[in-house]
This record gives sequence, structure tokens and C-alpha cells, in this order.
Amino acid sequence: MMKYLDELNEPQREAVITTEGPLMVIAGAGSGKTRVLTYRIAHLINKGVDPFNILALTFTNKAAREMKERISKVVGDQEAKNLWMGTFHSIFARILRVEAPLLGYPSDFTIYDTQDAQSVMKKVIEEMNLDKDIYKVKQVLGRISQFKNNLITVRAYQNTPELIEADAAAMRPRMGELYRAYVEKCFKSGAMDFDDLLLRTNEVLTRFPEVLHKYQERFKYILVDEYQDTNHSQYLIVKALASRYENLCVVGDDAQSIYAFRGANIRNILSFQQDYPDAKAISLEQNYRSTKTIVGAANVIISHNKEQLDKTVWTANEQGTTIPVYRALTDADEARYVASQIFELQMNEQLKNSEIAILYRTNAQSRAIEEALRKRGIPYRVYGGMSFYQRKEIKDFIAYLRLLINQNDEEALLRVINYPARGIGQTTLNKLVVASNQMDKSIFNLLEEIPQYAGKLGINGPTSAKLYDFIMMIKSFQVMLQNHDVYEVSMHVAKTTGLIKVLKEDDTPEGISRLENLQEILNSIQGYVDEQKQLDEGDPSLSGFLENVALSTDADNEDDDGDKVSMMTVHLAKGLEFPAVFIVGMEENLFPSMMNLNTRQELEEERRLFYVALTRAEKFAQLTYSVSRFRWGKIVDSEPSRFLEEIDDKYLDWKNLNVGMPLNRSGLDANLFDDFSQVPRFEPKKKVEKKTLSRPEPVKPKPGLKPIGEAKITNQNNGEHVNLVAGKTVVHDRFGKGKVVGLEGDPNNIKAIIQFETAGEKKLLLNFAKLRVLD
DNA sequence: TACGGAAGTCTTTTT
DNA sequence: GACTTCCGTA
Repeated sequence: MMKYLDELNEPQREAVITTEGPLMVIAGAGSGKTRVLTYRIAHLINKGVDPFNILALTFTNKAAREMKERISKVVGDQEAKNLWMGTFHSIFARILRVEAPLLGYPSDFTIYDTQDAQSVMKKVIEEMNLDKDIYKVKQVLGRISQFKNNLITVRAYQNTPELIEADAAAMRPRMGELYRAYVEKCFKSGAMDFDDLLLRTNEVLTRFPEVLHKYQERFKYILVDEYQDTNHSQYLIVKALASRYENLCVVGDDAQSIYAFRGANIRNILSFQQDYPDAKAISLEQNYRSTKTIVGAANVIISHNKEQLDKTVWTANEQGTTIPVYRALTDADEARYVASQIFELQMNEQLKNSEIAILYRTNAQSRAIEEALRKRGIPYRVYGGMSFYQRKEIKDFIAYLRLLINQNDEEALLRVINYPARGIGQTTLNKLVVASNQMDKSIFNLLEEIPQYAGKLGINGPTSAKLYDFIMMIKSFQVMLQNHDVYEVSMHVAKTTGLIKVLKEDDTPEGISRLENLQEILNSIQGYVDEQKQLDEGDPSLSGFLENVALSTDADNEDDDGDKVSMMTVHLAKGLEFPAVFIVGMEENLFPSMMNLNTRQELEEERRLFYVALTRAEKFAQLTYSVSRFRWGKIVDSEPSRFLEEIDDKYLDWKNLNVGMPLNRSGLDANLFDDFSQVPRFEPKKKVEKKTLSRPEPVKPKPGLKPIGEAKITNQNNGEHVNLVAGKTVVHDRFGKGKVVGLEGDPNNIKAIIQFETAGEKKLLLNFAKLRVLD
């Protein structure tokens, strides 16, 4: 029955069978961390612990789901089903559904995602008449997030002169007021943002000892995965819950801490043994995932960091091949190289697409690669970026559904009260917001009695009637929800509100795709209803569906249909592994990111990020960088990443170093790079190599020195960077064919004067105009 | 009030 | 490039 223990090495087994007392497992990359966690939980259950008493906090929903499946295989579905397993946010949202009323929130509180929060803050700043260039929405919210993650409430802020002074010194003296107004608006709307889910959990556990006691008794055994990425708020929740039984097992790797920007505090893991003096520490150092080359290179990288726990990751695996480092000329060239290498891996190594991943530092890098993969006919899936639920048409529809559950949700109400258009304008809405603030009444409640208030607010008869109609429509949906299933109501909402109609009227490709998306969300609601009915856990609730929507990420969606190459940011790749991994964009200011070059801590986090990226690879890793890249609508020269120089050359295989950028040509010869076996391979001696690396190509004229006789643009035909000069014939999407008459303006922002055959002469900014060059 | 076009602004990573 | 904002027009 406990045969699984034989599948573990010594430290792994110890981590599994040490079930009582605090335990810290430092798990190096690829050291079988997930295996330890699953078997540990299975072991607890086999020992007779009730799954209801086990809480396992994972970093992603996907990790939770996969782990649950694996546990099911050992202990059976029935037992595994009752485990409390999920992300901090989803587990504590679930608990707050029960406990939030103690804090004055409705149990059907709405969860605001980042977009909602930004929209609320934008309105708060406008209502307070503050300068939006000084009080930038994202910055203000970032600051508030810091407060919340450190449990600094509005009151605590007001009582902390250092914070007030710091904000004053940063030219934002009214931060405290903004914080208060934002929190009040959320509270009034019955809404919590992501940080609130943790903050309010802390609050309820602190203020209500009996609640704390209840959950301490419930969660006798607690496991936390990726402990190095917990923030202070999460840390305190865990600490509070575990303080009674102290059966707390944290698993993590300080070398893989990559979420400091979100408040993660690496100290949480570094000082675990101070928090729990009796804690046992186990370190898993044998890597089962990667080749010696990959492990060796990764170790070299991470050794450049100062702040870390002592450990040595090693492997008994084969040596493996050296890591190719390809120097591309443009981002398009880089993408083409990756596509061609994927093709080769398939031919030579019989790898499936699904065994290959392309990792990048920023989502924006996916575009060029997608294009190259499409050209080669390689199927792929891009994870992250704009998720399905973030799309406007989906958010609009969801906003209606949110209103049915929580009519005080002001963000949702303002979003849809005039969409589709029903003649309710900004002026009217401003009056309503002001009145709502003054009367301390939600807009919805105010509108229920609009006939009696309209005159006082200066709202005319027809408008008042429209407002009333809207409220009555929402109320009719609410009534319908009482005796119809969620799917039926959703369908009715989509039709009655006119959402389907407006989308149908738009027959552009984008419009059609928006309609399809609406269709898809309706399908997924139906899927949810069916699934919940099967699980037989009462009637499927709309609020349950909405919670899934708010807390699920793109990576969680399991439409793993077919054999596709995975594309994602390095952050998203955490916890995953692939036989072959490409890490692209290994350039200064990109990886490491130009935003993180200021302090050693920031740079070390970038380095850990690279460490994470490289250790995703089992057999094949490849690195690429480009000497020029299309960024911010401009071509930007770039230098190879310092991380490349940090790796010992014995692990690397430099490619394409002596191919230069053709100067004074109208463009790159695309065919030159199509067959990569033809590209001269230059294996330089060490000295030359380093030199080449820091100055990899002939010095090109800086953009500022360039006369306005020519301009580099990206040709819409083929994505090539070409030089545009007077006399060229170009095609514009709207204006048609035309001849370039001249170029003028600032070198960074060149205007082309183009004489179009039908549209006449136009001046177009090259940073924006989409031109195809004909000759 | 709605819409479209053009200019302006911002680009890191995510629950 | 993507998104927002501003402005003119219907």
C-alpha cells in the first residue's frame, strides 16, 4: 500500500514521512518537489488523516488540479475530492464567502480584477479632481497594493507619519485620501480586489478568535508550495492558521523567487527556521530533470547572486549537448531561426510540438515568433497575455451577470448602464455618482427610486425613464435567476440587453470574432452548469461561476487540444518542464529588463528568472538574441544579455557571430536565412568571442545622425525592416497606392509625404502608418 | 450623443 | 504596436 515510498530517494522519503511538526523543504530545480508534495499528502491520508483537515496552497490553479489528480491515483477520488487545495486567492475567497459578512461585506461580494481596480481608481482620481499625470492609476494602485500586502490599513497609513511623508516627498501628498476613497468605493460596491482577499482574511482571523480557532482546527495539516513567493500577507495567514498544531510544511527554492515585484518576500523562506525553531529542514539537491550541461550552466548563473541559501544542485543524468546561442539580426530573423530549429528537433530528435516551449521575458515578444511559426505551419499556443476573460465583449457581458448577483457593484453598473447605448450620457452619470456619494447609497439603490429623485438631481423626464427601464430590466433578470438555471438566464441577458444585436451589426473580422467570443462564454456557462450538476453539489450558482472567472488565469484553461508548441513568459513557465526549451530575447534591457537594473536586488531577481527559464529544459536548451529589435514602434539596437557572458563558455555553442548587418541596402535578403545549414558557423576562440560579444557588429549610424533622406520601417508585406526613400511606391490600407514624395520631421518620429493615386497627398507618421513597400 | 480619425502615451513580470 | 485621448462632424 505504501509502495510509493520506494519511488523516492532518501531526502524525498524523509520529507514525505516527517508528517508532524514544522518542516521546510528546499527543493532545487527539477528535484522532484511535486512528487514529494503529492506523496506527502497521500501519505497523510493513508495514515488516517481526514482530507478535510489538509490544506494545500499552491501557486496556480493548474498546479492544484494536477496534484489533486495525482493524489487521486494513490488514494482514490473520494478521498482526494475533499482536500482543500488551491491558490491562496481561491481558497481564501472560498472562506470569505462564509466569513466576510462579519466584516460587513455581502457573502456574494464581487472580486475586482486588475482591470476593474484600474477603472475604479481612474474614477476616484477624476472625482477628486487630481492631475492624472501626477497620480497615475497604475502607480497609485501599485502603492496601495504595497500597503495592503503589508497589512497597512487606511487608518494605519494615517497614523504612520513616515508613509505620509514618503508620499509627500514623492509629490503625491494626497495618496492617503486616494487610498481611503478607493477602499470606500470598493466596500460600498461590495467588492474585493485581489489583495483584499488576503487582507480581509487576515482581518477576519485577527478580529474574530473563534473564526481563527475554527480554521486552525480544520486545517491540522498545512502545506505551502512555492513558499519563496509568498508575500507578507500570505505569510501571516499561514502563520496564524498553523500556530496551533504547527504541522506546517513549506516547500520552495530561494533560487526561484521571481515575484518580488508583487510583494513576495524572499525572507519568508530564508528565515523559516527562526520562525519555527523546532523546524526540520530538508534539502533536495538531486536534479532528475535536466542534462549535466543544463544543470551546470544554471548553477553558474545562480552563483552570481549573493543572497541565497547554500545548496548544490547536481544530476546523474547524461551530459547532453551544449547550448546553442544564436545571434539574430532582427527579431524576425530570431523568430525564423527558432521556427527552423523546431523543425529540426522534430526531424532529428522526433520531438512532438508539445514537448517544446518558447520562453520570453515579455508578452510583446510573442508576436514575431507567432508569425514565423505560422509561416512554417507549426501549431502553437500562447499562454498569458490578454486572457479571454479580459476582452471587452466578455467583460461587458460578465458585468451584467455581476449586477444580478451584487447590484451594488458600481464598476459593473457604470460599465453597462449605457452599453449597448440607451441614451444615458456622461452628464447624467456624473450627477448620479455625486448623489450616490453624498447620500451614501449605491447608484443602483438610488435608481430604484429615481422618479422621486430625478427633479432634485436635475435629471429630465425622458432620461429618468431610461434609467428606470434599465433598473427594471436588471431586476427582471434577478427574478428570473430565482427559478431558472444559470445558462438560461445568461442567454436571456445576452439577448435582452441587446449585446448580441450590437455585436451582430459589426461585420468586420474583429466584430465577428467578438460575437464568437460571446458565444463561447455562453457555451462555457452551459459547460459549467452541466459539470456542477454532475458533481451533484447543489444548484450551480452564478456567483460560483463568476468567482472562477475572476480567479482563473489563462494558463489554467485546459483546452490542451492537440500537439502544440507552448509559448509563454518565463514567469508563467515556473513549475513546468519541457524536453526542449528556447529562451529568446537574451538582450540587455530586455532580459534583464531595463526596469530592473537599478539595484542589486532587482538584478538578482532577473537572474533568478533566467535560472528558472533555463532549468525548465530537460534535454535541449537554446538561447537567442538579436542585434536589433522592433520595440515601441521603432527599431532599437540591442546588446547581448550580460547573463550570456556569465555562463561558462564550455556550456555554450555560439552561432552566427560573424554575419553582419548589411548596410546601405534596401533590406535584408530574406532568403539568406531560410536555409540555416548555409549560414557560416563561426566558432571563435575565447578571446575573440568575448570581444565580439560586447561589440558584436560594425557600428551603425545612430538614428539621430541619420539625415531624413531615408527611414527604416517594417514592411507590412513580410515583416522585413526596409529603408524607405523618396520615390518608393507604397500601399496604405485605406488610402491605396501612392508614391513617397519626401520625408520630414524629427528623426525618431518621421513623417512621410505620400502622393496617393486616389486619396491625394497625405502626411503619415511612419510609427503608425501601415505601409507595404512595392518596389 | 455617437463615431471616426489622428495624435499622444506607454510599454515587465501576475493572483 | 496597442491602447487612450482628443477633436471635429453628423
